[in-house]
Amino acid sequence: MPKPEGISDVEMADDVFSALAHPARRQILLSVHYRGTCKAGDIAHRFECSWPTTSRHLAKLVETGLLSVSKIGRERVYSANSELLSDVLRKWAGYFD
Amino acid sequence: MPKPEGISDVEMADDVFSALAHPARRQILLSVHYRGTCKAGDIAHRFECSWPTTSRHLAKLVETGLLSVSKIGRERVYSANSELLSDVLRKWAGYFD
DNA sequence: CTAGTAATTAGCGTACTTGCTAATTATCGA
DNA sequence: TCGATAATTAGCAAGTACGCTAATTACTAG
Repeated sequence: MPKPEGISDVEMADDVFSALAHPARRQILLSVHYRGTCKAGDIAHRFECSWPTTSRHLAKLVETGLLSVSKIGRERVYSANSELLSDVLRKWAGYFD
Repeated sequence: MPKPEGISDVEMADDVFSALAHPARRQILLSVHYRGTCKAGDIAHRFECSWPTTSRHLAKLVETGLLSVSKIGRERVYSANSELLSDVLRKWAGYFD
């Protein structure tokens, strides 16, 4: 269920566009979306930057609501809330029609 | 003519999403788009932050290609390249369908 | 030419972001 | 229980972003 309650559109835009501002986070989002779900390690190994750095990017994406995470054993499985993201992007695209 | 030659999609995304990351710049873009064109002074007076700060935001938006500017006398008239922006946003929205 | 207006550029301080390595937490397997 | 593995958190250094005021550029008008 994307779009948490009590978050205004303005705050949502701020969070989402801040999250998208970093190329690594855009790539992570694409990667998770296309793979369906993804373990933190899979993501970390696929990227050039260190695992802790990736971990922080993941945390930010979860905070923003663009990723969800569930803990399975000692692994964290991430999945993309793609609908939220595409809704926000299309809504903003619509402002400029 | 939005989308300058020789700029890859990746660079374009970087520029556009960086530009959109700041709330003042999103507001400026909306404001100019809805008004059609806008003088720098009109924009500066409408916002809370100082004119030089707004000026710097405008410069960044021009650099990114999201705004165009033409000099008329001592005034600068800005207009929005809205199609470029909505194209990029919709393209990215499409990646997450 | 001079005073005034439109706007940008210069320069500076603060705050945030992002990268790293080292340390820590939590879990699995033998 | 002990060692290895998955992942995050802590802490720090470097770079970038953004706000301001002061100075500068460029043009208009008298």
